Amino acid sequence: MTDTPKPRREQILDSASRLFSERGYHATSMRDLAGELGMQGGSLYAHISSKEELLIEIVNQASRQFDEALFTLRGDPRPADAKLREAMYRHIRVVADNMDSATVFFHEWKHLSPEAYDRVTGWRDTIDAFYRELITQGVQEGYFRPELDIKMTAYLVLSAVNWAYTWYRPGGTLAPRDVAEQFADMLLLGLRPAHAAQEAQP
Amino acid sequence: MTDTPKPRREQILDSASRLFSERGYHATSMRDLAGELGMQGGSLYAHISSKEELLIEIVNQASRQFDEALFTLRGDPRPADAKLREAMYRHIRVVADNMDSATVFFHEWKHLSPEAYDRVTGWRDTIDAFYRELITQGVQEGYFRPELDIKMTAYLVLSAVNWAYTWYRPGGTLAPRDVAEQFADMLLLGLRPAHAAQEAQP
DNA sequence: CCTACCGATCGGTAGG
DNA sequence: CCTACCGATCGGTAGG
Repeated sequence: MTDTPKPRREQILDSASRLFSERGYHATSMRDLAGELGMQGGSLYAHISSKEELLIEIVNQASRQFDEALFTLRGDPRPADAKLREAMYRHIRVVADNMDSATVFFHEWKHLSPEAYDRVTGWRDTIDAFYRELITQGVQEGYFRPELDIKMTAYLVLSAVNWAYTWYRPGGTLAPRDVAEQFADMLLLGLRPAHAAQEAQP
Repeated sequence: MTDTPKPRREQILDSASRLFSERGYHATSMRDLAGELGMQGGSLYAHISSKEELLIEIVNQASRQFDEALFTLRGDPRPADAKLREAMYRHIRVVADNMDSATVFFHEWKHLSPEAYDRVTGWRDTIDAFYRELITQGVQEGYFRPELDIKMTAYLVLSAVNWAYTWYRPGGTLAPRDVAEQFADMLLLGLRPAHAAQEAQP
């Protein structure tokens, strides 16, 4: 009695995520996608309405995951350094658990139609704002150095957690937690030994 | 007497860099590209032999710029922390001065044919190796903390300098030097104030 | 550098 | 979910 073949639609989205991430959105044809699922190109349209619908849904799915991971941290009472550590862990975990859709998210959002494009842009601003607020709070409370430029600090943190989509391999020895702990340690403590001499000049 | 219309070819490459970076390689048609230069689609083939040739040349150009910027630093006698600072500056400057081709380089190299694809992969490994050696040297000489994981540290540095292609705006107030100095300060010294208490537990 | 064109392939639809 | 097909557009070429 269920008219909507929901699992099939999810299979399509999974395959689309993989193909879009490997070959790119425009280089993936609907016939390629159908072939992966053992069907003919036209048959896809019994389950979806357009190619772009797939891209929109993949990108939205990824956005939602980041949202859920980070925004539940907003009211967290921990001190800012512990909170930053936790945020980085959650952020990297979303990337690691969704390598395909995360890759599509970072690479193919430019190909969205204007409305969806604007939504993604707005969402990015929200993530930026989250990290900037966290860092601002940390500076105010003395957990971070007062000389820090908030925007640049947020960019540095975002670089670390986002760029993971290019090198992280889910099957490997490093769990998302390991990556986050190491990155957080390096960012919080710095690469230089404690009490090291001033940087020598050339 | 010059049979090779060199300037025109460079115009084509510049336009291709811009269009490929904005729309992606596959979403840019040769007619789009020709239109930007006030010519007809077929006329492009008087100057180039294929669309992929354009992509290969753009990616190679970017690779060469990174190469030249970094590998002249190999024998530099400065201590590792100063060297890392200089490498980050040069790396970011290449990104900042070539936003279009850098974007194409990071996004579209997957669409290269196997030989060119392998060349880019090999080149990436070389850049990785450069940073790993620099960090290894720095640890050995005591400029960096001995607990550091070399690979992870290199990933963190590469994240910072590479991710700049997503947010840096060449016309703005931040010069590549400013970005590099700030990132290097944060990475070397850490976000936490000197002599700060241990991180509070949740 | 243009006109005119090639075969191939694209996203999507009709009708079953 | 398939067969058969639509108009549009693709990269590239011939001939000038």
